[in-house]
Amino acid sequence: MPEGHTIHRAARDHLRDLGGQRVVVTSPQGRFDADVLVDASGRAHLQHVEAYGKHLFYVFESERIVHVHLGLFGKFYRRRSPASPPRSSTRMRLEGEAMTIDLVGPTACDVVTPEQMQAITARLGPDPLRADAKPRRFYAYVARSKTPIGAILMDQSRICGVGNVYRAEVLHLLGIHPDLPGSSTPPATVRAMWRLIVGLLRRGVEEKRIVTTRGLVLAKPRERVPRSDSTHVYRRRTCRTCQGVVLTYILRARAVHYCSTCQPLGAPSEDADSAAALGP
DNA sequence: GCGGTATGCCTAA
DNA sequence: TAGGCCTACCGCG
Repeated sequence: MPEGHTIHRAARDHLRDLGGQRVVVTSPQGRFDADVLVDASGRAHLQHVEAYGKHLFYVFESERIVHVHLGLFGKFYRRRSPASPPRSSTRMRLEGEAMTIDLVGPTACDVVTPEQMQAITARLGPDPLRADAKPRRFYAYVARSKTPIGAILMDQSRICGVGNVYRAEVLHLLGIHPDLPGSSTPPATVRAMWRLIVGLLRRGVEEKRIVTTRGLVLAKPRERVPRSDSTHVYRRRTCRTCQGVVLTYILRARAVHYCSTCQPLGAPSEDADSAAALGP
């Protein structure tokens, strides 16, 4: 489920698994040129792994960086080393001492320079999962934009890491219609929205999946929230909150799901206390 | 085996 | 705005 939480979790896991090691880098599928990276033994020294929104960066020595974007279909598979042979669609395999990471189906998997990495992150809005995020950039844009808030949340240059599932769920939890213009969204609500996104994404990182229900209390270890119960409106026929009909329409080429009862069109009240209370 | 579908995003018009 | 691209899975015949 590649929204921002997936990428940050991968960064954490892969750094732990492979950081500081001389990793064997290959492309079983052949569509990634690992030769640029590795020495004569087929290895490269992995120094750091960093996530920024939905982008992942593997920083190797000599300033060589592998940039990965999962797109819609990309997936990581984590296995103990020595791992069984990779499936033929494996774009990149990173083989460490104890763990092996396989990457399948990404939109992007390329070697970039530090300058190119900088150019990629410069295009992105603040990332709610990063300590260095500056939400004021997001607040300021929303306040002056007539763009529907439902479209702003999907615009990676305004806030990065939020995808279609979190978009639908965040708007639902705040009782906001996706078509509400940014500038009509009360500033206190926008700040509550940021806090809510931070909480939901962090929870997603911990649970390795998107769960926006159960009062946002972290599920106990091994406790699985059933898939049908993990969201309020996203890809549901009825609203989990009020049992009303969930409506779907296409906004900027992506399907939005919302509850017409819980999320009426019109600015919510200035009082953001109720919204803020939703924050974890 | 085929078609539809999905958590994304880029490009051409 | 439409189309293309990346892959796995599921339901259907």
